[in-house]
Amino acid sequence: MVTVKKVAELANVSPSTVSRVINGAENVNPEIRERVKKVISETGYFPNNAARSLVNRKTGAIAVLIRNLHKPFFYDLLRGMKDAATAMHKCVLFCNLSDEKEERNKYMQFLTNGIVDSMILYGTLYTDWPIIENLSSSRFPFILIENNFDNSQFNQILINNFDGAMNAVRFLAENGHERIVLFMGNPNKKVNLERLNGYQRAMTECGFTLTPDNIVNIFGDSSQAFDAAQAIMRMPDEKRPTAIFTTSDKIAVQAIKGILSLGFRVPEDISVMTFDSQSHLEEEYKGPTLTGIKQPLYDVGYESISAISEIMDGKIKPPYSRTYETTIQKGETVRNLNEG
Amino acid sequence: MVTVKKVAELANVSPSTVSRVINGAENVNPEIRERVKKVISETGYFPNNAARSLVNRKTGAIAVLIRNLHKPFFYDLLRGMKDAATAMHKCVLFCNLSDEKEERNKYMQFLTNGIVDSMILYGTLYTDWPIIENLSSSRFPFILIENNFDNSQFNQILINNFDGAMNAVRFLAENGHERIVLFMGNPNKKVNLERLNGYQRAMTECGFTLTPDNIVNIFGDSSQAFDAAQAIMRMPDEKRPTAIFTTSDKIAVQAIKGILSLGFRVPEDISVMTFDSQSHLEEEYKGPTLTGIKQPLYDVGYESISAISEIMDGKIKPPYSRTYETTIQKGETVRNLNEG
DNA sequence: CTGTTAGCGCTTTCAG
DNA sequence: CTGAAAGCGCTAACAG
Repeated sequence: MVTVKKVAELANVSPSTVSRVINGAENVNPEIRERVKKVISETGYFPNNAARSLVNRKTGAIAVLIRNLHKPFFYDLLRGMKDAATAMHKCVLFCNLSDEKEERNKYMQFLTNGIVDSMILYGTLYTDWPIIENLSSSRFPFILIENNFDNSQFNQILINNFDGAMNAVRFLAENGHERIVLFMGNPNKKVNLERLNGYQRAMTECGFTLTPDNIVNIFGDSSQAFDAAQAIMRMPDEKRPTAIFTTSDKIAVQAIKGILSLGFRVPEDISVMTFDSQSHLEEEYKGPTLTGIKQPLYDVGYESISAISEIMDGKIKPPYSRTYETTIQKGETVRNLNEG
Repeated sequence: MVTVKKVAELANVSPSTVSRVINGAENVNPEIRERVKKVISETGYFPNNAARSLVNRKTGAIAVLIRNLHKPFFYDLLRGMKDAATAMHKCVLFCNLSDEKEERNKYMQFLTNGIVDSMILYGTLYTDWPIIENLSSSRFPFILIENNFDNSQFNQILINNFDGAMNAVRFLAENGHERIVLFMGNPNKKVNLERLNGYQRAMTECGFTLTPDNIVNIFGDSSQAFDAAQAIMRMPDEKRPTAIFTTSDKIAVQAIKGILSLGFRVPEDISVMTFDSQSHLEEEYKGPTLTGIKQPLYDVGYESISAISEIMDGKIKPPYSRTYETTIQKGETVRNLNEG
């Protein structure tokens, strides 16, 4: 293995000088600098990060921790992160975590001790609190994206789920819908609660009836949505909701499958509006293109990398917080009741 | 920061003893072991990987390098890798690379110098040769998945593209097809050449006509497939191929869109068979479910992690090579001409 | 079974 | 502008 020492010998200088050349220090005689550079390129020398990390206490690399990294949901997020990594000249290491506590700890301990010096965590759960607290108390820099906590001390990037959900209901209202039911996913995720709140607020604001029946819990398998949608279609016409708003694409897809399975059509017989509106769905789906609230995940991904870089460079001083607004993505699953 | 030294002080032992406890050495007095463990958990001490890596020359982590990691194509591959990582208790770091040489070098140099001690590279191109040679000459352990080289010295996992393509043609032949055209992607990828060869061999074997017209080059944008498919549909019935075999899902999807755009149907008017047959397509597609040759990407992903682990543990001695067979995945895009 | 010592490869004072 | 020396945190001989 080629080391500074060997390069130094070959160039007839001291290791310190080699180090200076590597790190682009000014105070080196140009002639010597060239001599050292020549030896470096001839020997193919490259500095050992472990040794560097040990003395500098930094590596310049960023870790991104995501549960189920492989899901198509992350398509845009990963693209954004990748583009930012290229732009900022950073090494970004993606880790695909499971829910298992032990495994999560393993990665945290590995990464935070000399491998990377900052971290991005997507979609933390309540159970991640010990990890977050640990990072925080050891002053390890990190950014949370869509986290479950409510702590302004953390660097975080959020999505305005509340307004997004409100806009969904308003959009449905504009299209003449009043009987709007919510298919709500896992309440242990803060994002779902926010979407629920937005839904409720907008329903009230629009003066629509809001009873417990308006909210259908899809807390377990998303296939519950299939059954729930069928149940709705079996209701008499005059009582049946005219629109279903779902907290995720997955639930929307299942609901639509349930509706179609009974011979009904979307949006002719009932409208469906989703939250997420991702370009890449996890399940096979050939129904009408979803209308829904779209999150700017490419931007969020890009911003997360560039923000953490700037925090590390001292250009941003923490706590950093930014909230992204959603947009309405028009597809084919919402019918305008005002027409015809 | 808590170090071995501090733990040693607090436990009234030497750093060596602490090190022994951490690394689970046998020769430590049980009483002292407990005392040290207690201090470790009280102080929240965790060993610094940079320092460890420096001494041990290994970290136990594995890097996975993939171009366009975000593509849904990698869904099953990543799942397999993740499951294997959990099973083998390894940290796996995924890197999303671009084609830019400089960026690729940056990652290589970062990773190979004290961060990970083995590597998996998916789908290397000819231009990656310097990188591979470098890894090889520095004796850095790595496995290639579907590489572009032909070197039995490398550890590698391959897919039997040749037989896969042959099986596709045979399957079409069994279904009564004789005029089968190939839509072939980028010839700079070895996998495509192998699929081409398999196609040619099987066509010859079946005694079917094989002229240059049988092979349509889709070397640029896959949208060329759209036009090419339209051109085929405009041919007179008696000359028109009865089936198109494509070297990728992307090409198949475009071809089918081209066919449908002219008002023709798949498979009634023409059959389409693909290679890849992934569960997750990158583009929106609502046509009939693809019939095609499926690669066992989950298994490949799982095996890559477990094989490199076993190589590192000395349980497998390199060069390691394994070829996976493909299967036929039946969808809706191939019509049986023997019926009716 | 335990402690002392040296050194992994690098950077960074501090002298010169 | 350059070199010598010390040390980052850890482990692996080697004594004891």
